[in-house]
Amino acid sequence: MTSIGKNPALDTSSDKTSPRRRLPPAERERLIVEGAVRFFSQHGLDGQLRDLARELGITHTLLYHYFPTKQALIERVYTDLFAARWNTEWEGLLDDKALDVESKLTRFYTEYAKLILERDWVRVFVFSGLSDRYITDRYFALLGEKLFPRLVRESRRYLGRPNRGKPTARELELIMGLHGGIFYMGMRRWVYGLAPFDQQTEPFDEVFIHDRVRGYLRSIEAVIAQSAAPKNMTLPGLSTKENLPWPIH
Amino acid sequence: MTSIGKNPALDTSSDKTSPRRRLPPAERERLIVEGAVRFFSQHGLDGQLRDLARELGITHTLLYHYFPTKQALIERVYTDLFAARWNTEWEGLLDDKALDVESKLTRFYTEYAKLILERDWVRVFVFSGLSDRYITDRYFALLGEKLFPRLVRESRRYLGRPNRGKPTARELELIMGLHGGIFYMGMRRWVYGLAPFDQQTEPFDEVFIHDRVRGYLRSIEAVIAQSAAPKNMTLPGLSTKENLPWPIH
DNA sequence: AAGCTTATTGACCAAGCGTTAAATTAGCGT
DNA sequence: ACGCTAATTTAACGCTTGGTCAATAAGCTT
Repeated sequence: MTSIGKNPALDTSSDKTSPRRRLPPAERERLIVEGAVRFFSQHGLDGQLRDLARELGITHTLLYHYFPTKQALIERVYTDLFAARWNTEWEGLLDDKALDVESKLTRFYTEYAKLILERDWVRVFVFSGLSDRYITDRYFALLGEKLFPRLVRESRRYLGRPNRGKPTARELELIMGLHGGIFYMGMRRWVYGLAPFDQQTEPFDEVFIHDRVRGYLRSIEAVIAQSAAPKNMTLPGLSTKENLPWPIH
Repeated sequence: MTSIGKNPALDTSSDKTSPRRRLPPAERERLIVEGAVRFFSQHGLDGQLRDLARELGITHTLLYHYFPTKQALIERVYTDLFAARWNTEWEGLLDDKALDVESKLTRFYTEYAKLILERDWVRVFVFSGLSDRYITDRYFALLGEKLFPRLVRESRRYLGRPNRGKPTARELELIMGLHGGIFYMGMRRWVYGLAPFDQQTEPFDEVFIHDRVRGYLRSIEAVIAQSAAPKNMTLPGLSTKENLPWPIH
């Protein structure tokens, strides 16, 4: 069909004796962005453009032909990695009144984990958190709007309680325990390098996700439903109801 | 007593009109290391020595008078932040047969959290994980030897089971859910900046730790004791018993 | 008050950075 | 086969970096 078919330079990084290869701009741009995602997730957003170009088999000045500045390239990486990857169908799944809580939470986090336990996703996310938080701020704003309120509602439904009033600091802490515990699986793999596994296999185990969800539901039964908390618990800083870490509607 | 008493340059960073201040070497070295911990935890281990020196109110060449190379300074930071901060008394606490499991786990993690939820600790730890893992590898080796086997044993004791055989992947996953959930509190505060609180107040709430421990114990009751797992669960990669993420004795 | 040790600094270097501009040349239409 | 467009490279600039070294001066001893 197109000229790509007979283009000999489709292998991402071929022999170094390869002379100047002239690719259609869309194709080259795609290669650059894909390479940049891998590269920045490996070396952080401070990685050097000359190194990225070397991995791509091009000169670093060619990058400036496609992206006017380094920041523009990073913005593009952000967009491709994090924008439009929140599946709105998940909201429908969590809102489905016909499903029991344990099933829907397990199904959601099983799907969600496929996204957030990905190597590039985890590392770029943490890199961003450590630097300017450009990604993480926007992303937690998204979760605070789309996800956490639904988790609060479903948790209350599971306990047979009405979904009334702002979530307490305790409810949020327990939810973050579930969410963080799952994200921590990605941290162990892609930041600490503790869980070596073949990249070809499924990057996580659904059984573990199910265990986490069940464990969470038993947790809130034990902690919130039975309400066995000491009376005069102090809630400094984080816990002041006026100063919640994310907006709740 | 010493000359420090009348030394006018004890305030960490005073007016910029200050001329050359001549400090006793031990004092200057202490200031440098303390400043380096703060600086590297903020800007990462790739932070520029000139910026660090500016924060310290000295020139960057003076750093080379105390540390022959940048890596030597980083090594010193590693040592001060992570070495000899594991309290061996914690092992005795976890081994105490007179204490019930819930109490000892809560007491341990309450103490432990004071260490690992510290700002500099969390950030340098994650920075290291993202780069060369120099710290994290050594630290998880420590935990795999001193902590995790004890958590496995206490968890089995809680369930009334004998402490026999290697921990299963499932047991370890649940333990990492507890451990990661607590560490995630530090991530939220010091990486994502989601939990603003006054640095003067206690950096965490013991009640939340207690909730996490209780939740974990209810989790393993629900997941392991009742053994409600599907029969043909697959354990790819991470879960192969020969390839555990840390050594277990 | 003088002298001396050494903590501290200013000037400097080679390498590497992001970025710009001009020179090449690959591969298409004709 | 030819020529032209533009994808790609070569060359270069200004700036910053980690690191070196000789010059300076702070504060102790006498």
